[in-house]
Amino acid sequence: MSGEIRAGARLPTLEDVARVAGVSRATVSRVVNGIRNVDPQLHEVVWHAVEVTGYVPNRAARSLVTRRTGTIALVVSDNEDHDDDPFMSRFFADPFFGRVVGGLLSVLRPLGIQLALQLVGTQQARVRLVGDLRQGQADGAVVLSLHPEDTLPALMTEAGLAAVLVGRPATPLPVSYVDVANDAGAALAADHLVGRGCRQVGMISGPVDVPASQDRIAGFRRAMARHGHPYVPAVAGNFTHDSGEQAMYQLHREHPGLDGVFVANDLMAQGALMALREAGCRVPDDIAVIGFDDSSAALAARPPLTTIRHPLEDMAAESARLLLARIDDSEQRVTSVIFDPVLVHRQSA
Amino acid sequence: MSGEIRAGARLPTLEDVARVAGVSRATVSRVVNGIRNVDPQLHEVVWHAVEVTGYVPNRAARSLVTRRTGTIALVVSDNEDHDDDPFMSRFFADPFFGRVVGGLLSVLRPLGIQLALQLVGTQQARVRLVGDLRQGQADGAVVLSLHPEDTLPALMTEAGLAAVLVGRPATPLPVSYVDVANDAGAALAADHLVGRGCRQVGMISGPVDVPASQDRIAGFRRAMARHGHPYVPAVAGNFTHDSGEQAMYQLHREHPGLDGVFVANDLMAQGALMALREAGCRVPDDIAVIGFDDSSAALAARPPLTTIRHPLEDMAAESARLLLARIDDSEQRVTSVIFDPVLVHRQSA
DNA sequence: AATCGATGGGAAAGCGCTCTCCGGTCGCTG
DNA sequence: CAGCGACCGGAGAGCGCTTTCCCATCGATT
Repeated sequence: MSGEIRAGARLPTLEDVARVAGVSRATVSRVVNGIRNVDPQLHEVVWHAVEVTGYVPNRAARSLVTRRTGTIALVVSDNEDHDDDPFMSRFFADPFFGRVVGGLLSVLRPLGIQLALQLVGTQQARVRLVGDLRQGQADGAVVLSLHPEDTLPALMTEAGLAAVLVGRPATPLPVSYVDVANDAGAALAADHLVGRGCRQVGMISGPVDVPASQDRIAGFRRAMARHGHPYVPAVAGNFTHDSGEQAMYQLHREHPGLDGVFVANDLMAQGALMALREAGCRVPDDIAVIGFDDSSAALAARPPLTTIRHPLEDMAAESARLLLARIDDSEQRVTSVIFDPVLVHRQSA
Repeated sequence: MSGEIRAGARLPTLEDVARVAGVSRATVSRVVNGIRNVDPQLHEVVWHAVEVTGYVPNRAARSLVTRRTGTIALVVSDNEDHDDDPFMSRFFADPFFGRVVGGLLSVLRPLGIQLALQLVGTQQARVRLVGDLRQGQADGAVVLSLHPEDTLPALMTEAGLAAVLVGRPATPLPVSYVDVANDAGAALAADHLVGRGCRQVGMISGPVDVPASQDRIAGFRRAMARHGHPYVPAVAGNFTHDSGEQAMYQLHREHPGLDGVFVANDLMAQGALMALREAGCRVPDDIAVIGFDDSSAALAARPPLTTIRHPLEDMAAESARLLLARIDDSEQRVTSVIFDPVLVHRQSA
């Protein structure tokens, strides 16, 4: 760590290291990249020269020749609406985003791989992104598609880009993705509710056009039917706190006898809890509530939410691994990894 | 948009465009970069050739010669603890992170500037980061320092790197930063509480070693003193929901007569609200509660929190602008932009 | 002892781009 | 009409790195 250089001075290059070590650029390059058999003694001399000079490889020069950037992109593909005003997108204020970043970084950082953030809203931006990516802006992309009709995943596969989606695409596509078994998770919730003796169970679902939401609905219905409850009253929300509150009011009004409800995410469940308290219902005594995600909202809720854990960090980490494998070997076949959800028992159900 | 190229084919370079347009590389480069006066007619021919070939500039090659990457780094400097396990850092699950990203992107994206994420935990990682940055991994960095004794800001200024901090550094440093006027915000809270008639006011503060927290404490105390309340009972939390709940229990136990409380962030305030409900206190009738941040927690709370709005997105956007200015002109003098907080009146106070 | 194979390391050719230099054309002035 | 300057566009030199190609060296084999 003796490589202290004055700010502003020209930075050391391979050439400089080579001169100090008394070898050629090629040799230094080999040593730095740990390639081939280099005489152990030279090896040491070179490393020493690297330290003395404070050499750090120039990424641009390297990627110019290797055609690799050592960067992967995290692409958030949102709707056009907020295109000029990304932070209007509530998405960034949602812990979801940070959890994905954290999971990705846990794999990427130890490997020295950069994570570059991309946000696309318009079709034009999507096309441009694909161009940039093809030109080597990044070696691959992890895509967070927030909209069921998003064209980005298709664009990317057509362009032959290395990509992995977080969350199953709305339309089948030859692309790897990671997801949680939403249906199985919902079934877990159904089993639990029935298991604790609920006789009249309702559901607050997410938007009916997003795949994850559809799976939760289907999974829950199927499981309830299996338990002898072919009919499950349901109201759809949009995954926000408020929509959960409203949906609960409606559900309670229309079905006052409900003694159990499955809410498709924790945020809505938290809202539902508030509606229930307002309505004078005790949770879980009068009505049991079960959420989905095991987000921080689950802990903040009163009573703390029994919920289905969504292993987002693990999923993101796995998506990074899949992507890396695909980048290393473009023949890598399309694979999807589906994570098992588990029920986290707290006090609301 | 006629530039459809088969995946896998060699990508078009300046050379290709030049050939198609019948000009030299240099001219194409000028046109693409919008430099100098190029004959308008040629200009058009070149652009046409660009479209025909589907040319996209190669970032690596460009930055190799310009010594600019068109990337800025968002560095999250956390404590050593979670170094191998970034997502253990609760930070990513906090909307704070996403809000900063959103604000940054609102400035960077229209300019076509990349945002690269960096997370450093150990001293070693910090030193390496500085090396990478000097070597041109990014043109500058926006630094989120999560720990009061963080050495990163100092390391960066010593290395002469372009950096802007989000949040005032714990020790004075010749570096630009953006922040919110924490003391003024706390004073706003004090004024409001006193204004609505509270006679006995307490405070739940953040950790006493972080600057933002200190400012809120000092600002609140000063304002209360001005209003004739030299003594303000206080309990410190750590900005989490739970710590707010615990602190409220303690405060209420030790000072049952309290009719107003300022809580240093919304998350803790939400916790405090729950403690209060548990204790049978009505908010705001028995005791008024005011938070800080105006985060989503403020809206999710019941009653909705009166709080001090922390313009995080605007601050992040400004930090990007400051950084960009500094990158364009390294003589740019150190400037700090302090944002005025405003009180958002809801129902808790 | 001569030949062969293996192996380590140097020379040099680019990767795709920018930008300085310089030559060639104009239009304009005296 | 000669001469000067302004301006446009081409040639080409790198930016710092990897990697192929090749030569030299050395130990082993016949």
